[in-house]
Amino acid sequence: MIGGPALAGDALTAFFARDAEEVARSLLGCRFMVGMVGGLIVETEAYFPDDAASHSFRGPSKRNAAMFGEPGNVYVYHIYGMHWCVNFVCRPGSAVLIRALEPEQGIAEMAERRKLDALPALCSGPGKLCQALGIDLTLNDRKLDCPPYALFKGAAPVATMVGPRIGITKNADAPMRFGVAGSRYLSKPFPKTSVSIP
DNA sequence: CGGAAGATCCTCT
DNA sequence: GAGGATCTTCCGG
Repeated sequence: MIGGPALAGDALTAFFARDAEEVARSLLGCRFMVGMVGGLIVETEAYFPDDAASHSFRGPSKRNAAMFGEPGNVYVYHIYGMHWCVNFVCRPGSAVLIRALEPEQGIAEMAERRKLDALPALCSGPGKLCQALGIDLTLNDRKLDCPPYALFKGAAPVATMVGPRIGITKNADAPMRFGVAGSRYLSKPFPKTSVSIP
């Protein structure tokens, strides 16, 4: 069913206690589960403490407190009055935004939550995947190796795309968005100028 | 205390 | 491709 070793305990900490860019690349191809629902991570973005686009840029606050938690914790936030987004915490003030999944497990439940049955659209965006997986503020600031969360190592993609992050105005040119080349489950195509790393 | 911004999504044209 | 929905948080006055 669910192949690959689950990341837990010291291994989870070691995986996330690295530079957020490295973590964002490494997460591509990993399986992210919330309860019995989840899929393969195909798109991520890295954020840093000295990064004007990052929620942690102005230091800790009530909203972003989880982003200063331990490596391997989850940071959930609400955006535009109606959507949730989920991040994995790396070093303090650094995190990786999970932007898109390839749906695998619990597709029927995802479709019900999303009120939609088009597979490619179920998890092709940070707000969409949170809706599909049932993530909201009650699941903020928890550990990735504790239920309902689970993360499994997967095969690295054949090729990785790199480009500018989506939807930000500050530090908008930093190439800190990563995706599985050729995936049809991305939130948006990468610009033609994006670098592909074999 | 008010206001504006915001790591988005959906429905049109 | 443009615009509206919708609301919490934070900063400035």
